[in-house]
Amino acid sequence: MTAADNEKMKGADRPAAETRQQGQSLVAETIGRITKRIRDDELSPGDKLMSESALSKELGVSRTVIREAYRSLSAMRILDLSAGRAATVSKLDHEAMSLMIEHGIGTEQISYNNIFDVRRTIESRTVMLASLRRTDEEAEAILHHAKSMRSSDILEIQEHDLSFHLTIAQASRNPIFLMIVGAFQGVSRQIWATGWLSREDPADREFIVQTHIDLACAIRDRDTTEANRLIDLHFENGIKALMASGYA
Amino acid sequence: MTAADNEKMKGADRPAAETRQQGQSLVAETIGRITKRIRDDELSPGDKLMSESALSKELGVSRTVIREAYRSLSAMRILDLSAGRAATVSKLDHEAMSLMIEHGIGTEQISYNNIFDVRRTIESRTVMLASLRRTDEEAEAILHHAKSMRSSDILEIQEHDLSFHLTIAQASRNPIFLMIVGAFQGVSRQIWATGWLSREDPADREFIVQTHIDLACAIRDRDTTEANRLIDLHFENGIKALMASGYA
DNA sequence: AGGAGAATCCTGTATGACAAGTTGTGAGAA
DNA sequence: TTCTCACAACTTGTCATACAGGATTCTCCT
Repeated sequence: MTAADNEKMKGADRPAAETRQQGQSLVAETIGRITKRIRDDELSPGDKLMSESALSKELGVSRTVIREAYRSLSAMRILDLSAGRAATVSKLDHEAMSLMIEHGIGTEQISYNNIFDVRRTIESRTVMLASLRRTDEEAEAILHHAKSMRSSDILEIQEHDLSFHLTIAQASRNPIFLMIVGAFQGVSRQIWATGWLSREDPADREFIVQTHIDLACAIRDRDTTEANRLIDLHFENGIKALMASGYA
Repeated sequence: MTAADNEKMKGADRPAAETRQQGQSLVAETIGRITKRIRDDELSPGDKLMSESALSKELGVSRTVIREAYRSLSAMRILDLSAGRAATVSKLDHEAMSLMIEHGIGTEQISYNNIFDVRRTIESRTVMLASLRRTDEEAEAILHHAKSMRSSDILEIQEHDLSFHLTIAQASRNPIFLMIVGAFQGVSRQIWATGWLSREDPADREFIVQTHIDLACAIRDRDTTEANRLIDLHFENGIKALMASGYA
């Protein structure tokens, strides 16, 4: 028994009872120990962790285990890894959640409708908060993205649309909203064009762009009521497009 | 150069250009290939993947790389790993997001206030959806959890409170809401008692429990208006407790 | 036919090795 | 003295190999 042998030989160096739960693998246990250490040492984003070999000696496990633990934490964007450099504590980021959502879509556990509903719920709140908390720079950026949607390049329209919503989420000053809205961007990119092209009438498209611009102005003017009205309008319109394009 | 050597020797077996991006590590590339395969093969939760050695041969990388890729996907709860058995596609689950949120709290990138606001925003929607979509079993379970909060055991009250909200999220029939609400449970557990104990007057506590029961009944009776009113009441009350206990 | 046990496959962990990237140092140049 | 650059030391990325123990399958005996 490898595990038992190890326990016997290095028991003293390895206070397993601290975090270990029955049936957990060494890697799972090690992940717990590392995150506990990050909390206990009050590390902040950018702070360095021990090298793999040092930690491996200290915890009394092989470098393999440390590596897999580090990799796991890196997958969840809790650590940043890069060749030759020490692992660092990571800034909050939506990449991991993006992958989870995309997996949910790919395996049909999540529908586009689900995402649309979450976006609507959350963005109703972010526009309100953004109206109250936005900086001048953010207000300007939001308006810029809205105006830039008057373009002939579909891809450019799309990216400004996405950035528009993301910047609003950022202006809400709540990193969780930002993370969630960001997590949906990848999936949105996959269907955005379909939605846009389903609006065949140029007037419809113009209406959408104008709604974005008006919303940007409402946020700039700190008019929460108007901002709320407009975001509802925007998503009401979005529902139609979603149905027209067959995703709902 | 290991990578180049490899490219030269096994180039034919390894269509790297397909998913590889400049500067990406082999593991990152492999993760992309695996998720792509899950999508392309339209695998569903529970379906098995190739063994590590088989995949390692097929992709022309070492088992180490495959293992680290599998581990990463397992950390994001995209795969399930367990000793001796093949990796399987995982059901959507909130564990990974839980860890991310806890990390955010631990590194002070997220505040309890942030979580409270997200919960309030989302649960305003879930109670509405739950009123419309709940099954009879769910309505019963929600009411049961609410009633069980009339207990003298604090831990029991807490767990029923958490389950109450989680079951409502489940009844909303939107797995993303369920995931987000679930992700907050771990953090909530860390501060729940403080909030409860800040309500010193027994009448305050009774009020909370009664609100939960009334809400459960509103959901059971499909009374969306009343459900909305009550969840707002609940979170209004929660704000006070959050401030009283010094978390806000 | 059915069940116990063996053979086999697979994962979990350890070890050692080396390439490639990063960082710090110190010698030499300006 | 200070700046620069090359080199040394360290760190991560990947590979190969080994083996213990869990899971599954197959076989053989009853």
